[in-house]
Amino acid sequence: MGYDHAVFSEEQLLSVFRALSNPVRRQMLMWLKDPMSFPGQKAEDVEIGVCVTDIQRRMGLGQSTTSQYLTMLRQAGLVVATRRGKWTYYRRDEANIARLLETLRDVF
Amino acid sequence: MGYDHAVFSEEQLLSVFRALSNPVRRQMLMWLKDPMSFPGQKAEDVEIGVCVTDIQRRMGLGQSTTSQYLTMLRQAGLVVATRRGKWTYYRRDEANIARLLETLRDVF
DNA sequence: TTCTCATATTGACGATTCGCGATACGACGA
DNA sequence: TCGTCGTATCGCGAATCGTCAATATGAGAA
Repeated sequence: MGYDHAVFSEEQLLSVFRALSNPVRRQMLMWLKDPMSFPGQKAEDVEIGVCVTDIQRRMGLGQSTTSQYLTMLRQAGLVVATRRGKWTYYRRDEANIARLLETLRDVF
Repeated sequence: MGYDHAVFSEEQLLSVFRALSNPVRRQMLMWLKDPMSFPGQKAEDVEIGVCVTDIQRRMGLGQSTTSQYLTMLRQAGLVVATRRGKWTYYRRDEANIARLLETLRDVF
C-alpha cells in the first residue's frame, strides 16, 4: 500500500521551499545522500545518519547555524533526526521526499 | 527531439526556489494555469497569457508588487512575458516547468 | 554530584525581502 | 504634441533571513 495522493499543506510547502531557497541547506541535503562521505562517519551508523558535528565540519558553518539549518530541513520533512546518547543523527527522509516530488508534479 | 537531460545552474535553481517560497507568487503561478478564470480575460488572448492589470486585480496586490512578482517568476523561468501594444501578457512556461521537474527528480 | 561533551536555543546585527506609493517609461488616441 | 493608460522601476520602512558568539539543556563519565 502506498500513499494515496500525497497531500502537503500550504504551510508545509512553504517550509519546504524556504528551506530549499538556500544553497547551503540544499547542499546539506545533497551530501546527506552519501553519509559515508562525511569524515568521521562510521559504517555502522549509515542507517541512522550523520551527527551534527560531522555535518558542521564538512559545511564549514558555525555549530549553531548547522543545528538551525538541520532543524529547518527537519520541519520541512526533508530529513529525520534520531537522538542516540548525546548525539543527534540526521538522515534524509527519502519516502517523504519522494512524496513531495509527486505532489510537485500535481501542483505545478 | 526533446531536452537531453535538463540542466539548471545553481543560480537558476536558487531563483526558482526563492520565487516559489512565497505563497502569493505560487498562487499566481497556479491561477495562470487557467487564463480564462481571470475576470476580463478575452478568449482570443488565452494563448498569449494574462495582462498585469487583470492579474493584479485578482491577486489583490498593488500594481508595482504585481509587476515585481511577475518579473521574479519570469527570471526564474516559470512564466514568459509577451509585450503587445501597451500591455504585457504573462503565461506559464510549461516546457521549462516540465524540465525543472525532471531536474528536481535527479537533484533530490 | 560535578564535569564534560554534543546539541539546541537565544540574542545580536548586517543583508535581504515584502509590499507599498511615487515616479518614470512607452505606446497608443486625440 | 499632449494626455492617458498600462507597465516598470525607484525608494522607502517593516519584517525576515544569514550567520555568528554566547548561553542553556541534557546525557554520559568520573
